[in-house]
Amino acid sequence: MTERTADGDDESLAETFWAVAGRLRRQARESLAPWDITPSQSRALGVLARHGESRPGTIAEHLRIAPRSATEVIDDLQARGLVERRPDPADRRATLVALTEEGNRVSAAIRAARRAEADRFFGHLDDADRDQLARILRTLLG
Amino acid sequence: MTERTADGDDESLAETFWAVAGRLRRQARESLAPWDITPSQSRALGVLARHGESRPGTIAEHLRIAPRSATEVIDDLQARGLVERRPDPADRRATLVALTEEGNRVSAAIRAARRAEADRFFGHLDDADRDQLARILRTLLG
DNA sequence: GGATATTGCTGAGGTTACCTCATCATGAGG
DNA sequence: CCTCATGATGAGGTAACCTCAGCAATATCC
Repeated sequence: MTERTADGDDESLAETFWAVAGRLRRQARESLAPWDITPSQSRALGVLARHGESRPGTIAEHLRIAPRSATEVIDDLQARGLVERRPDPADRRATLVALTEEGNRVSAAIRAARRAEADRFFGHLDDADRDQLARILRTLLG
Repeated sequence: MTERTADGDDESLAETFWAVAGRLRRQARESLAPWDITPSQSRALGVLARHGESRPGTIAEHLRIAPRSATEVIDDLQARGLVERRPDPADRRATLVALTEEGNRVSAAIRAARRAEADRFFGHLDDADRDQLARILRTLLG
């Protein structure tokens, strides 16, 4: 970078990365609009769909956010009737969060929409590039 | 569960992408801490360093954000004495934003820090992967 | 030479998605 | 029990966006 980046605008890999992130964010928000669900809420739904009922702290770990932030997302999902909280029988400090009937339905619908969205977004890439990208991103996550 | 997403957590390319974005954001914020500058402010400084004095609207375009949002970033930079606004002699509606002396210095220092940050972050990749990533991301931007 | 539309910026106010810190209950270990 | 760690949450904050409305200046059209 800095070098001879003659290309108009995006000087570094990081810049380019952020430009892509912005696009993805916009598109994700748009594709979730029908359910009035934000991207982060849908990510939490995904965690629940994949791992079954979980404690807020665990969900936070999966989402790589602070526990307090998970509480917030769960609040929102609960307000929309998509998840419910119940006491953890194994530990009375803890709470278990589970998808409701409706949560399951919406979660499935969203999964389909997200796949469509991803196809639309990453669909400009051929299979090889898509694989490369996935591999490289995973490398970055260490 | 639900499917056969055997890979611990990140089910889709998009998920992986966001996980990486989160890391990058954290690291960027951290590496800019010495100057008390936020990532978006530093991006704006970068635009000014690269393109010279510009109107807010132009800066917004470069940053791919709404004009109103650029105003805000510029306000912050001005409050820190890194840029100054002056009337555009060519159009009395418009304003020109330019780096101050201090802005130039800080901008240069930050450029170095960002390079270090990017090296640290993307340094886990070999050259080939870095090129691949850059190319693929640019493809996504269309 | 107006009347009208357009453009450039910014005030007001909102949202998302995070964060930290303090608090409170519970659980675990000496 | 007494202390310390842990799980969740209230309170309050931040960055980085957004839209909408308004004002001034320019451009356009008759």
